[in-house]
Amino acid sequence: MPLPFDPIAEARRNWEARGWDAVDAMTAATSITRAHQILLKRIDTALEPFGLVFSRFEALALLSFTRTGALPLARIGERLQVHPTSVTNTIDRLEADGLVARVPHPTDRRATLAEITPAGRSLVTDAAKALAAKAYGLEGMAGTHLSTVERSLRSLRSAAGDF
Amino acid sequence: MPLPFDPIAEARRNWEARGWDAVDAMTAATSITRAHQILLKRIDTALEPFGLVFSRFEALALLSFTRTGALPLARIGERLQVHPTSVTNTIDRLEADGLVARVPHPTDRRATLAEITPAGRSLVTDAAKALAAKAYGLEGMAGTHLSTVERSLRSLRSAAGDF
DNA sequence: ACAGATTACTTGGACTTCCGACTATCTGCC
DNA sequence: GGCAGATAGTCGGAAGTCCAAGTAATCTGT
Repeated sequence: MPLPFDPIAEARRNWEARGWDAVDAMTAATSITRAHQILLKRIDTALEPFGLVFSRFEALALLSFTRTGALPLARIGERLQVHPTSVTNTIDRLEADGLVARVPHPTDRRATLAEITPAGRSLVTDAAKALAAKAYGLEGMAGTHLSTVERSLRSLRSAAGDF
Repeated sequence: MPLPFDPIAEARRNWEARGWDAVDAMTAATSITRAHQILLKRIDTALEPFGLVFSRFEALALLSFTRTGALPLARIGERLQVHPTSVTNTIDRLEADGLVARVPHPTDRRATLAEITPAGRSLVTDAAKALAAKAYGLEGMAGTHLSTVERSLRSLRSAAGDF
């Protein structure tokens, strides 16, 4: 049941009435937070029939793109921008489902490779189709807004040291 | 240590090479996810000296805006767009810190009001200042991008039934 | 050659969020 | 009146994320 008003616009009015600063940043930050929440739920719903969640799907997709289908866990964490612990957890689950296998690194005995299995490859292809059919959770957003958002957020990611 | 390339641009190339659909939506969704992650960490870091996290700060701010300084938990959940159990958890913590108090609803015996205390009021004011000084975690984003993002995401929130 | 710094991964713990289920209370309608 | 259905809040459990710390292996500089 929708509210009879936009809660973020309402927050903006309150902030301004109080004379609090950085109102534009506040509304942008709140919008991003809420958008993320909507997105994550929709994406996970679309992936649920495949037994995946977004983070596992992303890892699987990344592996499927590599030439050998394998990557050290640390490299996965870098590319997906998540904590090493989260990678361990993600790969644990994928491995339990037979979608990836842990393989020792050929030359560096510290490292472990995650290698996508044929089952993983097949599943990630189907899941990507299902996700695309749901517009990656962004149904309801005009096409022009998609690229606008990406462009606007790029400066934030860059400033955060992502690349 | 930054990557030598933008991981999202790289993902886009891979998606396109595979002929997967909805590439713009994928990059937008990934950007939002990553932006949220950056944001949340920065905001929580700024709030850490106050013993708050973003969700608790939001609840406190909301209460401080009301005429009586009190709101039923269900109303808080609606406005902040979070699950009832999350509200319970948030208020539990705020109450343990003496920032809000649970008060029985005057006419509806099912409902409980969360009422902000003087300590809560004082803390939220200071915390808002600290957050504004850090641009709500959005330092590095051009001012024009702030409103662009908010505007672009509004259609998503609206389509999701927020308002 | 080798001690110290760095890197790779895992474990254990704290936190937050959601869902399902449950109790208590209110509301609408016959 | 009184019962069915909706609403308010809480509890227990599952999942995901991060941090701190620990083990193992590799790299670096003298």
